[in-house]
Amino acid sequence: MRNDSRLSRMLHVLLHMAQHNKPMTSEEIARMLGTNPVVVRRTMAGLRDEGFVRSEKGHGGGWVLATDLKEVSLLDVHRAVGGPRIFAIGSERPSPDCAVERVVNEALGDALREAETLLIARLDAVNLADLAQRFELRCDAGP
Amino acid sequence: MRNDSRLSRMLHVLLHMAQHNKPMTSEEIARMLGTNPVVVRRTMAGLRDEGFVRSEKGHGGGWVLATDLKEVSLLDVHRAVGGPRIFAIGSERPSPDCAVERVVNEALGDALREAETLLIARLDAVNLADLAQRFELRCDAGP
DNA sequence: AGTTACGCTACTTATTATGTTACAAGAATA
DNA sequence: TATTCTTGTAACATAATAAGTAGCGTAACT
Repeated sequence: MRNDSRLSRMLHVLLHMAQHNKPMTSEEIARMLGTNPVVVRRTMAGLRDEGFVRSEKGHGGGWVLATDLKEVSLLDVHRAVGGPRIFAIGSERPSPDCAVERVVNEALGDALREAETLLIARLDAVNLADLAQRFELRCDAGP
Repeated sequence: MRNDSRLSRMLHVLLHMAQHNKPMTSEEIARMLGTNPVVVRRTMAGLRDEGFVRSEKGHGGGWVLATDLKEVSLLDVHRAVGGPRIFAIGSERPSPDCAVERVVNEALGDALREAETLLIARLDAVNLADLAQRFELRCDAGP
């Protein structure tokens, strides 16, 4: 399967929404992401459930931010889109009968757990306002 | 898709091979892993190409270790089985036209890269002899 | 009423490790 | 030499899951 790009996509969308003072329709967002409005609604539903965005039906409806960018970390978004599994490698059998296998899985599990802990900490340390600021700096500095 | 379990499986097999002073057939190994001999041959082919094991055809044939356990790190095995992709999340578009998207992907890429670097370092720091020793200690200590 | 837009269900597609079948070829044994 | 055991490999099937698609319902604005 391809990589899960929900986190990346939603971060992208949320930053654009912050610069866009009107509701954005799923249609617009889908065009931006190169995908389909249904995929957008499906993925954004998680953000809505967490209160990060609101959706309005009808004329002039669409998606709007419901939180300050400072209040939302990358980790929050990761979790809001389902907190999908992070690693593509690992063991399928957590506590096998074979003692050798248990030793292997523990060693591997430890290494993966450490890496996951670091990643989570990094995602937790950055919020959407940080990213917006990086974007501003980038623009001021030119290409 | 399920997690890629090739690394975990091959570590399991290599440790068993070290305790088994005769060649192990793909059939035996497959039974051990709960899979199929063809899957075993396919996966072990990478280890053979790296010189970690040898395979012999015919009567009394099978797979034997070709290296001292101390010489093989978990990272070596990871790479020998194809060095599959580590993360299940991330962006599909490395350098998009949209500057916002680039900022997002860089931030996310940085976090993932850090986690990957840590994982690689951990895998590099442990070799098969270390795992074999942990197994021995476990057995001596009882359950 | 009509149009716009989200909400949701059900189905299809794409990708990739894994599983399976079939057959070729090499090596030991009788 | 014939038989049997075992690897090597190609080709195809399966499973899991994110993503893509179609259709219809429902709410809101004009």
